[in-house]
Amino acid sequence: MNGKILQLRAKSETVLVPNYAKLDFANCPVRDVLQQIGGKWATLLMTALAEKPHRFGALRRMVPDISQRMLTQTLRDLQRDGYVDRTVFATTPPSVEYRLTELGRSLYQPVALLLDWANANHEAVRAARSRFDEAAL
Amino acid sequence: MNGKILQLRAKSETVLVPNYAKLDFANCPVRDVLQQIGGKWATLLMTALAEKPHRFGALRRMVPDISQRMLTQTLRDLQRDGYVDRTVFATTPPSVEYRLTELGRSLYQPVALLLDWANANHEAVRAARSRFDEAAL
DNA sequence: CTGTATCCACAGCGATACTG
DNA sequence: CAGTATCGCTGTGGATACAG
Repeated sequence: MNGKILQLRAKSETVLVPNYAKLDFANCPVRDVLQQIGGKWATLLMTALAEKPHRFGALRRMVPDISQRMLTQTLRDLQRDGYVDRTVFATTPPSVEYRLTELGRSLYQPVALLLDWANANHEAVRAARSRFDEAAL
Repeated sequence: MNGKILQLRAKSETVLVPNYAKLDFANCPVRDVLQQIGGKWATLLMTALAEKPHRFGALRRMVPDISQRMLTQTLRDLQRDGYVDRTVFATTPPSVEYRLTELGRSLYQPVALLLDWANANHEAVRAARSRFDEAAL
């Protein structure tokens, strides 16, 4: 149990060093994953791709409120981490298909559970917030 | 399947409105949860508290590289969302105990699965990144 | 159709100092 | 011991314009 904590937090040695934040991030692989999940679009795109592969434009239509910039960037990040495969078809006009890799599909399993939890319990969270904010008066 | 997507993304009506970002966040409960997970300290503190309740100072020692400010703030956020209970003991000096609520414990289940995944697969992610960055030359 | 490049606003987080 | 207040940096994400 303690081991899990140690893996999540920064290395203890670096605590002695001033301005250690940048160094630590490189040493915490768990954050690499959580960072994506916490990002605004990553889980959403993974959900879309979990259904079936999609093209750039299709994803754009499925998530109409994402900017082109963030769609490209998020897909790049997912590809970089090995969650998504990008295939270019040299047609005219060119088309690009994105699909979940094996790694991506395996990551999506626990992620989906989390999404289910969020959907099931957001009412409770809302209520807790209201109570807290009420009491803070 | 489509329903899940719709719940995750912002409401479609607001797409028509300029500068709709702020409005949407209030309408997307799933993000409320993911936001915390993606935060730098929330999952770490939940992991610590999943073991057993702890006092402020104990948490500070368990996570030596967290600032006082972020420890307080993260605990407040967790408390606000109903994941954590805060109990003040009117001793001298005063002590405060934090413990996971039922809701917090239920959230921690899927979160723990995600952490396990991250621990198990961060090597693969690292490798994928290296390959990607290599190819980008 | 599928991107890149640039600029900018805001929120998250850290450092530091102060308080009941 | 357990916070609060203030400041400043940095990273994330949005708007817009341009390109192969």
